[in-house]
Amino acid sequence: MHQPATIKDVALKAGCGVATVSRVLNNTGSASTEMRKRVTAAVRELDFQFSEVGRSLQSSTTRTIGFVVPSIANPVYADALQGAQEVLTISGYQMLLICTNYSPESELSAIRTLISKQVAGIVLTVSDAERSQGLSIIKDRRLPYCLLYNNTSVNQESWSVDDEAAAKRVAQAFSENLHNQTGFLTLNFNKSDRARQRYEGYCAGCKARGMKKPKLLEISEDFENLTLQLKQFLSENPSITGIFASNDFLALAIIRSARKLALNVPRDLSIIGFDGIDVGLMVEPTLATIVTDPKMLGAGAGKTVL
Amino acid sequence: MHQPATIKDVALKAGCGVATVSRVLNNTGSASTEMRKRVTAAVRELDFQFSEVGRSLQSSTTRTIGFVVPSIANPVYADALQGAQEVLTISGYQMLLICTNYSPESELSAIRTLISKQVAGIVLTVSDAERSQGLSIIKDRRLPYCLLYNNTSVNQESWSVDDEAAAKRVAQAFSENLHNQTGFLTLNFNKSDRARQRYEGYCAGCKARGMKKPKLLEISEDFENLTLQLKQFLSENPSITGIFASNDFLALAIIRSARKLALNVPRDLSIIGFDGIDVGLMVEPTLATIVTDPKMLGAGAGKTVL
DNA sequence: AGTTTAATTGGAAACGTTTCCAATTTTATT
DNA sequence: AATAAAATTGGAAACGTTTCCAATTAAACT
Repeated sequence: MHQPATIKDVALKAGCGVATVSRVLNNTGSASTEMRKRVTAAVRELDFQFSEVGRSLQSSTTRTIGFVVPSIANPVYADALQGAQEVLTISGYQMLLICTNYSPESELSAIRTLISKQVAGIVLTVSDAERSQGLSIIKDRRLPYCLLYNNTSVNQESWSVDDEAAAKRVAQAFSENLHNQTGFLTLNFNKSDRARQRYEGYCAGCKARGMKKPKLLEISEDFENLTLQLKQFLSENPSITGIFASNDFLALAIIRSARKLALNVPRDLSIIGFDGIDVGLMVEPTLATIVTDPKMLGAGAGKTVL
Repeated sequence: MHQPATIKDVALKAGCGVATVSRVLNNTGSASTEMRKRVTAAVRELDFQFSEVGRSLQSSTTRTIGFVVPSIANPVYADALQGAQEVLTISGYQMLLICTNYSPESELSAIRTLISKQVAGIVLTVSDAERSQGLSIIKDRRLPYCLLYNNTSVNQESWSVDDEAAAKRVAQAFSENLHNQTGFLTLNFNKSDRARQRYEGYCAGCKARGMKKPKLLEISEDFENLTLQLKQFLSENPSITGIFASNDFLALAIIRSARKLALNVPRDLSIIGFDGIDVGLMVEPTLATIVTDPKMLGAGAGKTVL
């Protein structure tokens, strides 16, 4: 049982041609009961399983969907993947997962890789849906795809959230609680169209409500000196009473930093996040956020591609 | 550019045989500068890329590593995958991910699927490493593999934590803080050897410290009525002053439920978790836990398989 | 029984690669 | 200039499938 058996081995053992084995096992075309018996016996005996590689070459398709996401550690994407996984499994598909770490360059190579592996479709979150080079390759190849968490003006499949509208609601919430000067916390601002759209919507919302233009706090990948950065940010902008974090992961981190600075959240500083990840519900008090149900979005994207 | 170009198209355009194209592109065997030029020109012109399917059939190997985990939504596994992803990417491998949702049956079929897709190796977390049927298939096929978060008595590759020893430390911590009667919270107790090992180590630790045997609180998949279950559990066992949750995800959930019951954590009820996930650091007060660095474990497992 | 029709079967080509091998061309050696 | 050696090249087989097609066998009709 060392070397996996091939269809030829089965044919040999069953005393028939490979075509017959293929037909029996796939239930395509006819076969006598006698033949069926012999084939299934041989299969059992050899513990035979089709090689998907051989099949794919022949059918020029795979039962694999490619996924390209910026990060798996961020629960938004983890949850979305979980949702997608479940619908894929039901349909007998597998997930080929590539993580770009928010790097636009690896996006392109990820997509190339997926295409060379002949995935049947791609679900992806790109840095900038409007001008993604990878995305145009996908369209060129007429490959089924679906964007996730990217919303674009042009008409294309996407499961996401209306970032601008949601951000306006954040402004509204702050306004109703009598905040005037707030901040916008983001990571990889130039590498995420989501962050930018949320920022723009938020600015517009603030303006409409007569609030001051939010101050931008952009931080680096590692959260290490986040507390220090927050301290400096607040001392430079002492009138700030609330911060809108462009995602829940950041929101939780900044809450932690605020507390290190002996600030009471939300009394001294209000924080609103974005995403609605599960763990946000586990902290105390529960994180204020825009709820997006990542699992559902992932599942939706999965279904769309299938 | 609709239909992807094959090596034959390149050969045709470059006016040479397919063998030459293969040799030039793979830098194997010799080729004149003239020929190289023509081939690379043709490649550029056709935007040619090798089909990994064709290659795999020929070489009977893929640049893909299979991963089998119980859940992606649980940050332990998400973080581990993130760590693994990074080392895979560096080596030019991709991740084929299957999620079992803690179901031992899907474990086996997941492994079969991965094998039929000819993965070059498998990283997996199984329900029970000692008697996993899937695992023996892998060994049978002499496929490179590495366990993740499973620790076994028999000598096999695994990146994990000494669950029993760690659980004993939890008992020690409770003991030092003068707890006597505690509880052990778990999910899928019969489907996770980790949970069982932690429970056993914990019981042993409690015994050694002269504490009472911990009461077992096993909950169902959905956390919905967790608060109710906790309430009942505590009323049945009023002497309980601390709970050891078999993972951080559960710990956070139970903290939330405790607070809903107007219990102060940790004053009225102490909670200790297991895993050391990032978000555990983001709650207030920081979750007491056993730190395991999931990213590092994932990365280690990835390296081992490669 | 003889003929038509339907069911069953296997050979062979095709999918896109790599690699062996022999044939050709170039370069080095005497 | 003639030969030996080295470099370059392409044809063809192989990897594991599916599927077309022709051939054989069985069943159904007069």
